[in-house]
Amino acid sequence: MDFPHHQKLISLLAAMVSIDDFNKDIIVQNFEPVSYPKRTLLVKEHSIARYMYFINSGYLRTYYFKDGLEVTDQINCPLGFMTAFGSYTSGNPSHEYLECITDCHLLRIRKEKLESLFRHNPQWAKADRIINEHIVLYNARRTQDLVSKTAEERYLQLLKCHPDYIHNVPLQYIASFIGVKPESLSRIRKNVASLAI
Amino acid sequence: MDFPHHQKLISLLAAMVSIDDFNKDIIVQNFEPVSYPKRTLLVKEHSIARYMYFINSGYLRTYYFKDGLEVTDQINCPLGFMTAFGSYTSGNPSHEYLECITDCHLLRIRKEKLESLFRHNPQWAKADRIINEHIVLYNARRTQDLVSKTAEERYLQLLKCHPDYIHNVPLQYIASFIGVKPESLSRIRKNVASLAI
DNA sequence: TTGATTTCCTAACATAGGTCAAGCGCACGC
DNA sequence: GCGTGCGCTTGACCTATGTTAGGAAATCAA
Repeated sequence: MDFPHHQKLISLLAAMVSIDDFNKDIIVQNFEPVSYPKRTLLVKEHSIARYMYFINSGYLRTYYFKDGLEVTDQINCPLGFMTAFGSYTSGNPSHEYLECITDCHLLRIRKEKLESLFRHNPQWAKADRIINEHIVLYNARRTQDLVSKTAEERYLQLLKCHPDYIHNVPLQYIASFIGVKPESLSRIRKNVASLAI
Repeated sequence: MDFPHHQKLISLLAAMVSIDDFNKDIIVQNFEPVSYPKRTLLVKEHSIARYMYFINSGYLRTYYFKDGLEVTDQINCPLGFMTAFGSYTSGNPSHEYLECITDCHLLRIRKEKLESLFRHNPQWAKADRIINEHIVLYNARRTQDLVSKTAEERYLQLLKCHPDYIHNVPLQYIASFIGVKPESLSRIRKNVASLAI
């Protein structure tokens, strides 16, 4: 039996915990395939993030405004889970936007449904803890990098982990994500290119 | 009935989920009171963090070495949970040290025990999720601050949230934690003092 | 107390990254 | 097709932070 929209999610979860057919049904029944064009805002400032999204294809980001300027806070790509985490987790109105950078094919599930899965099914509870641990470790590493690496080191590391971002994510978002201005990223890229020759 | 060493932890958890007498016993039976003098290393590089600590009194930090220099990565204070999170979560050898900054009175519990509580008791599972969410939100905020605030803003914010750090945590650790060199923190402090006059 | 060590501050200089202003090139709508 | 705007780059200059060196002040051991 084939579930084209859900296959990637099933494979990902199967790699974390053993997923039997019963649970495949749960995934297909609860995760709704949705598609959005580039630039769509899935969460707006002051609204509440009610869905968790799984990325089948496309690129998403969250951003907020600081002194009238956009700050890109998270960037995510296929096989990742994405939402406006601050609002989703707390249930409070979001101070950031969740936006499709490119056209996106996603699966979405309402927070209450997902939490109910986590609460009532031990396999899902295990997956929840694994996903949360990944998030914690990822954020810890990002913090360490911001504290102790130069902007150039952070750019090169992003390139290494996500070479696809270069062709799919505008440089100004990447600049903001690694914590520098677009002009500085330009200079860094120029410098990196000259070193590579 | 009084459990002097465990009272703070019981109160904290009671604020998250309802704790009945059965669970108080679980806390008393599973969390072991321990005390260490200043400078004690609870986790060393290359060893594995097997315990989660709850801080009854005292200050702890984690640090690692980058280019031969200490980088203070986390600082924590009473009523917080602390460990070398990277190693504890992954089970891999730690790349950082967990150190008592001051004399400390702690409660400790082995990872397997704590996870077993989380797995087998719905109230503990709820507490686990709440604690994890706090960690995620805290780290997200720290990342945002590192990206979009100046060192002075980060220092003032730390002062506001943790005025007690000034008297209990050496400035060099605070400097490292907010991502600047000690000399820069000195300048910032001088500047802040002159503004306050 | 005294000497030794660590912590903190200061100052002069160096550099990464920010700011401002301008220009290029490409995509998109008219 | 042709502006027009947006994304990206560049250059000149500025500022915050790093670096290096040294000295004052606090802390600790004997």
